Amino acid sequence: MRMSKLIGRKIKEDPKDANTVSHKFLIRGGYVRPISAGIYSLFPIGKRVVDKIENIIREEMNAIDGQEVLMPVVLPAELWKESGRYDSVGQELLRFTDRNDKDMVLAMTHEEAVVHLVRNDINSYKQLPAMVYHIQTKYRDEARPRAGMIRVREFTMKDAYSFHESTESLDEYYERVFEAYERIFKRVGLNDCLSIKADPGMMGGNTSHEFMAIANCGEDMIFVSPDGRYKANRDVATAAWKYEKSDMLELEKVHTPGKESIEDVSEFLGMKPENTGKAVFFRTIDNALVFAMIRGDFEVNESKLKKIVGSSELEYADDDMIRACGAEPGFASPMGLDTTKVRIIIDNSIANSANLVVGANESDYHYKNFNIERDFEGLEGAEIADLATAREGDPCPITGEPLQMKRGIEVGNIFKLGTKYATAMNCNYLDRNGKSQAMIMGCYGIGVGRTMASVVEQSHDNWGPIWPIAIAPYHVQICSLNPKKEGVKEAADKLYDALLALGIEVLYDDRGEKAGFMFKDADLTGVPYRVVVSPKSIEQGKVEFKIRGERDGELIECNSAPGKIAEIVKKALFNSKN
RNA sequence: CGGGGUGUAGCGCAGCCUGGCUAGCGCAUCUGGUUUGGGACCAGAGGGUCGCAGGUUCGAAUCCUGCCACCCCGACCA
Repeated sequence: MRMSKLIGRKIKEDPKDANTVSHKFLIRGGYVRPISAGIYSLFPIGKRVVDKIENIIREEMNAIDGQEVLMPVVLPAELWKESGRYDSVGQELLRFTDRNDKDMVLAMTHEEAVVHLVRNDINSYKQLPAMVYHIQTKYRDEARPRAGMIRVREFTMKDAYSFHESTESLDEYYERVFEAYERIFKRVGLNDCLSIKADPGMMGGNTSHEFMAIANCGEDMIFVSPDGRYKANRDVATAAWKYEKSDMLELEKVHTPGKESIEDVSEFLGMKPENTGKAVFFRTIDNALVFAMIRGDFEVNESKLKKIVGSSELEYADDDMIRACGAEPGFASPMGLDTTKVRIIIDNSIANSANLVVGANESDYHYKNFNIERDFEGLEGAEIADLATAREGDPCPITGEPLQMKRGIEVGNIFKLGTKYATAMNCNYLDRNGKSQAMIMGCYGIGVGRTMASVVEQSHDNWGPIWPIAIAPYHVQICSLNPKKEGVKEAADKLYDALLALGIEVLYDDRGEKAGFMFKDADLTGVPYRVVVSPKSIEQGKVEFKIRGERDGELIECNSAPGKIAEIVKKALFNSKN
């Protein structure tokens, strides 16, 4: 490609609203162009990067017996009503009507569509297991798109769906996908990518893993043990917290006027927050009241609690609701509550601690020396669970070493769905005994644009992206300095043609700009190898070869340059696959 | 959805407080010339519903009201 004709202008200044490296470089380098909040067009070099990522994904999906299909973006609402998600999913699902007033949706994911595709096509156990995938646009009406290509409304996603007779078959296949994902992210050049246990959330199912590209701009928080043996999303992360039981002291009511918060109470009584019990009241989606009790120094992990109470949403309960069960806001404890009006869930930290300060369910009073097994009569009816949010430095559940917190961009996730969709949507097959059975499903996604942005986050310098060869928009960039001087243009043209003939992808800067100008643009384009053709080197019958990100280049004879460079490129490409 | 901020040429911004003639600057673009190893220089040119609508006024980019869009923090995020 001749740069004089390339569409996608480079911009010298950072866009004012870009805060992340990938956002700045992808816009400045002429890879993408925003068209509305969270909606982007791709310029030619951005499109080339995306195509390469997609092709790597294709190769790896095909290698685990995936069959590529293509499902539509616009779907009839009736399909989503069948699965129940038309009503259960919030405003991220863009709903609209067509000219006949028929309800439609823009697909934000394709479980419904794939079930529709498969349920009439697979009807025998002989056809299982099977996996189909596609690479398609998704639309999610995000409340707040941000960070350039990291959180957008419209995006390209590879999603794959597998169908099985048995959970064993799903487990086995899930493992293969897991390994394929590790290969994909390695091949695209994400060198710091963690696969971690995650919360399946509203997707349903019981097992899921996320693939996290580690980057400071990531939205997810991940806890990792120093040796890497434990890694988990904050939503599910736990720790080997140690608690101490000591001799029970006598329960004592104390006057604590106006001391409602843990800080106030512990300071007022000269205690540490870990010697207190915190009461947090939530309202579920069904308007039920939940009382979570946890030690004062912990925070309730709402993801964990949601799972326990089976509610997709939790809100803080209002004071009237809290009082209705007999508790006093700011001074609450589980003692004496009306358990028909509130579901009580006790964190391990409370169950295993002694002599805590808790509320007295009476304004301006607390109890000292609360011991749950002695002082809470409803203990048998209550649930004890892990509700705590992990914190940096907490002991790793495997090794006991302090956990580290990292930020990650979720570039992929995989779920064991089970029969949630198959049952709801009659996706059945006949087993060996001629009996109809619901198919067991897995689903597996990768965000393509996010992957591109994540690579930039992990591989760049001050001047632009440093693309791994596997997804670089071009393999080689030729900069022709002073093309009007004798022999320069001719040599550059010749090199360009020769490299193309050898199957190398070449971006040829034939604009005749000043050297610095072209070098800056080349850095922004991030092509891994650069060849400078200039009067200086041509005099000696040589060109200069340089690796992006390295300081010095080497001089190569003009005649041998195409062959030598092609060899280097092909070797690098080969290595990137293995 | 709550809080904050910003909308002026393709990009980045000034002007607004204290209303006034033809709305400026840098980059980018076009023409001509001189340049050419890390974002050159000279001369000239084109490019604007000042986010939208209404209001106040002799007169509005500027003041007032409403709306919209975008960005940031939070909530949410299959």
